[in-house]
Amino acid sequence: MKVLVADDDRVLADLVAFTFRRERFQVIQVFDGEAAWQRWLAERPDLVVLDVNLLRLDGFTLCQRIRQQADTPILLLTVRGEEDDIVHGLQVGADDYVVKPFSPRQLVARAEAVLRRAGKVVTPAVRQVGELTLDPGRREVRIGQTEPVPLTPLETRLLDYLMLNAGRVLTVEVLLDHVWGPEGGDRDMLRQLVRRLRSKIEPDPAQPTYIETVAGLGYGFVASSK
Amino acid sequence: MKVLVADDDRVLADLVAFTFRRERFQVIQVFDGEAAWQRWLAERPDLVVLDVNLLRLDGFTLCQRIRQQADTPILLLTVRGEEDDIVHGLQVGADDYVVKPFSPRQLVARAEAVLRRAGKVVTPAVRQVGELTLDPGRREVRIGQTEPVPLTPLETRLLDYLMLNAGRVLTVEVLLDHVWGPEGGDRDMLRQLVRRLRSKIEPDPAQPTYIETVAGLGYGFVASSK
DNA sequence: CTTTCTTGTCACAGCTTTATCACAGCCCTG
DNA sequence: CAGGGCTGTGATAAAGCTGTGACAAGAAAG
Repeated sequence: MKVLVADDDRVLADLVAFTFRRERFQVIQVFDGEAAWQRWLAERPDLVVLDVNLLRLDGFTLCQRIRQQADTPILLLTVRGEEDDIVHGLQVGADDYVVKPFSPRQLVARAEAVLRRAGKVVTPAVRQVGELTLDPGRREVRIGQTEPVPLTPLETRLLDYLMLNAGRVLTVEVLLDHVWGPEGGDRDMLRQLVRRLRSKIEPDPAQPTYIETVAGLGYGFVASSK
Repeated sequence: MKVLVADDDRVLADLVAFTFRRERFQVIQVFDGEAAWQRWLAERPDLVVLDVNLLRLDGFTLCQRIRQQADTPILLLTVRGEEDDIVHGLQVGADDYVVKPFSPRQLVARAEAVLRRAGKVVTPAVRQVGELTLDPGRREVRIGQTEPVPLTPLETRLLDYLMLNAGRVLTVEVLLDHVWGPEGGDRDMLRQLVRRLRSKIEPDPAQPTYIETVAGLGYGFVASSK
């Protein structure tokens, strides 16, 4: 999930960037309106967070320009007391606003709300099911209190998706699609991937306790266990 | 300049830590009162920032204990509306308080004011994480008490950014963006830069202890919380 | 005008990750 | 009981990534 952060106050911009990165967003940071416009064109981020007071190209104009091209969610940063800014901002196409000074939590909450309204899936920082904790940003799992086990990119994607849908059985087709993309892999590859993943996280890979096999269907992450 | 941050809300604690780190403080982070007390004894920080609601040992008691041993400046984090907390906190020895939600800038301002009142010299323009001290202005690092090692501009930018985000893994894309800017560098250049930086700061570049590699992802600065 | 420093480019070795193949065991059906 | 379809297993090949060393262009310093 890419977010473009535009603010000419570098301290604040860094803080906003930090906050989003903490939530596993990919952050693109710019410090003036013109740069924001260029990067928006080049990167097409999932979300734009911008200060109304921007150098070289002000927030409202930028807002309008983006709106003319796409419906990328836009979150405005405004100063308390400038209610006119908010109204004007919403008129030119912003989706929501946050008044400075704001708490990072509030910012993220607003951002996620806006993204959800736009129909996007917001991915959490770490995924936890039962005693397994997956950290996709570091590509590692922790089983209970043990040392983290490093995972490969494909293993991470598979486990992430299985844990996201814990308790449900996912068909081979769905898994292939999600891990390798359309036209991606075949059954053999998935079989090997599951095997390698099990060898890393299952105490006894021959008697799996986390990743169950449902013959003729696919695989599922066992929800119970505590 | 060492600051001990104690807050059981990890998100908030991370944020406070980030803010201080940004101002080149060395941050020690703990999540409950007992840990705070232990680390205070061990580290003797220049400043303590603590939430009044701490597990295992509450903020007020902690405040008193510290006061009995030294006059380390203490900054309290309180919730709006709990005026009694503030009064009580100041009675048991806190030097100042900040009401949540607060802006990071405000927090740092209060912290520096308190430090000044205590007669300490505030914030040299260096960034400190673990035993590494980076002085971006002079473009040199110091490892522990050794002689400073000179860095090149690119090395400085990379290390500065890695240390700012200590403990997190930054992807190759993010690093490329931050060091060279958009349209800037490629993987080879980053690889070389990391190599050169390691050869300067790592005791054994083949077994890095500061800059970790996460295969397929990127690099991170190890947050040594020993 | 040299010399030194910084940065970018390239090729290579070693390792990790991924893909491919062959085979054995199991379960169902006929 | 035989055969086909799955699944797990092991071995091996191919592709990709990382660390390393060497070298050259360009800038900065003397």
